Amino acid sequence: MSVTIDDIAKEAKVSTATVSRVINGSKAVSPELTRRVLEVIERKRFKPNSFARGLATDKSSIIGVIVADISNPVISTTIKGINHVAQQKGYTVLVCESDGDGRKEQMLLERLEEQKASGVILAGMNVDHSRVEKMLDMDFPIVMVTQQSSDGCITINTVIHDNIQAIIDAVSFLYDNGHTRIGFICGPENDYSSGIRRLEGFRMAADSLGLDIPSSYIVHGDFSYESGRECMTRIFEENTRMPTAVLACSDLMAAGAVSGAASLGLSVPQDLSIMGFDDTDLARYLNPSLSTVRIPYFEEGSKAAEELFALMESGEKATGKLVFIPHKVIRRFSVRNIKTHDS
Amino acid sequence: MSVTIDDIAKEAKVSTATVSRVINGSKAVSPELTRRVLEVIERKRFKPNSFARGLATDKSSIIGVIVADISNPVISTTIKGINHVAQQKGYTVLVCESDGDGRKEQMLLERLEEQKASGVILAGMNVDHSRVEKMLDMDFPIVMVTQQSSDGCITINTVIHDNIQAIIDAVSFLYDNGHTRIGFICGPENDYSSGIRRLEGFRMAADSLGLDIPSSYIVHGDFSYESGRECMTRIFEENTRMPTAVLACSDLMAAGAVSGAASLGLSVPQDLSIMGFDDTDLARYLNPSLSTVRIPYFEEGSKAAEELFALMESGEKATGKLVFIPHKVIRRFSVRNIKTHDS
DNA sequence: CCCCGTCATGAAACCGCTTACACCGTGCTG
DNA sequence: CAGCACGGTGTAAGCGGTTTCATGACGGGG
Repeated sequence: MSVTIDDIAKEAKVSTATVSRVINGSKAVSPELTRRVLEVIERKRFKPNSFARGLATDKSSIIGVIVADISNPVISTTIKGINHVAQQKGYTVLVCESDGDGRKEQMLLERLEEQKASGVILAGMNVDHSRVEKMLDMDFPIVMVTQQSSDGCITINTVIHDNIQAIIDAVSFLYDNGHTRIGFICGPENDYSSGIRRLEGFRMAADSLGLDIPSSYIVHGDFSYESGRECMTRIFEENTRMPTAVLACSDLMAAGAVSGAASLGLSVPQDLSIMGFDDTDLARYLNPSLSTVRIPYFEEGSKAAEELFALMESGEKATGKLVFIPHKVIRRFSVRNIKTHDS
Repeated sequence: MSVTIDDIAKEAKVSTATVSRVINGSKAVSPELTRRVLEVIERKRFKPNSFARGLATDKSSIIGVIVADISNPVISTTIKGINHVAQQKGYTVLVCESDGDGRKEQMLLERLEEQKASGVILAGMNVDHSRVEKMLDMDFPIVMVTQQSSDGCITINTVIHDNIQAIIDAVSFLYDNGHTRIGFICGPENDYSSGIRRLEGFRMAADSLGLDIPSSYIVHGDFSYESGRECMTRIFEENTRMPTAVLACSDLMAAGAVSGAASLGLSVPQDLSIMGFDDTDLARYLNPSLSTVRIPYFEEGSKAAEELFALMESGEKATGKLVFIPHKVIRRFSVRNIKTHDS
């Protein structure tokens, strides 16, 4: 069918071993032969058969990425980051969607094992401890990104932003703009990973700034636009004294909150300030544009890939390393300064 | 290392050929042996090595998808559709990003050839005729989705929506709502595929409805939010008599147009109606929510995958088949009916 | 009763590449 | 000058499946 290493060897009058060595640079070959072989390879457009190579080396140039939902902008940005460095290294990225289904996720891991993936990145996946244990049995190193294992005990290498500090910074930003009554729309209650940390950050910030936050100011959404709307309504209904600002745990929920506020007759930011999280494109598209916390997901993705390659090279499955990517508060128009201005 | 077909054969006291036959159901095996083999496979958790299999059959269970930008919601939705049917068929999807760079795209195609992909889908890629020719030389069948080859002459199988009719329907919708002065924000001038068709649809609709559209009503954007804003400004500056409605070729540009209109002191839909295209989530998130044309990208993706599998099974590289997926006009709040209402 | 076709099975070749090992020539050391 | 280390090269043995082909058992028709 297509041109093989034997064809090249014959044409260049050398052995297949030499051709292989030239391709992989695995051992010294004389300049003369190298030149001859390369010339023939070029001329015949030889591409080594990746199956044969994989069979012989038991390694592929594939790294797998498992995500819950590929059309989530946070995730797709992360994937772009991963892709970026993988492509540079000559690796191909296999993106698999689990739809958040644990069984499917297990299936995908097994399939990646069959494909002899050289490494796997779990992007934005909620994974608990018992799962982590099993994963370390896989043939490849794994790193998590954008979400960390739910229990504190770190075994899998992880690249993530500092959820606690990010929320503290967001609350401080609101506080600096004169807000002391601050509502919080967090993630689902069963999100034991980033959700619990962000809530912790919120509590810490409230404490250290001396804010008095009634429990009815804190509500749980599920990261969707619709839940953002609902949460806004709930805050409105359950409080006679409304917060002056609401911090949501994602831009999408913040968008829902803005819309919910509008339905309640509140306009943003005149009557209510709203702040998002992530700094997805949506934050810029909305009117008013969202103040938010920028999480550099592209960088998280590329850093995760780099960590994975480091593991692959060292041959270790996991070192427990934890890398934080710095975030940044972004000021836009959904938050009003109520300290200096007139009401 | 891991358990091989030989282990199974030995344990079940049969030959490797028999095990292989059981796995693939390629030839009759007695019930007795089948049972024994399956039992051992199950017990030892045997997974055939995909390299060895690929090497022997010269086929992989991978299909490739090449896209320009994975975080474009239109594209990621299409990918989800592809994934859906591929997963059912036991295939894995390799998503590759070309960043719209033709050279990179060529590289990716070659890499997919190396990986012996069984088929490839080009999602939303702008491809001209000379490229198409070369692609048909590849080892695998190719289908295009969401975008068709730029010249009329169809060779590659394609799954797409009817761009001409979709725009005609959108214009008709605006017309039915009393609009006769309609602006059009189209794609880049060098988009010879969907762009040219949409413009054609716009002209056809204008003609058949007897609308008088000055050329300054038609401007070219690049599908970005920012270009939507600019286009809006341009329409405003170049016309003393403004259109009453503007149709944009993507929700994103429509969002930019809304924002641009706001900057010009025009509020939507009171002073100006704006209509989008695609029906991405963004259309619902905006305020006012966008009237738009829903293109079922998930369905396009899954249909494209089905077409690809059909080609793979028939063994043909291309049949020139063209499949249209029906669209639908969605009414929301960015378009006002100026026929029945007061001014 | 014999011949032949059919079916189930196993032995072994093969897919294309990597790599352990053998081999050879060269230059250096003792 | 013998012996040895070493760099460059080729031979061939895998890697783990699939598949061709040979073999043997069995059943039915003449």
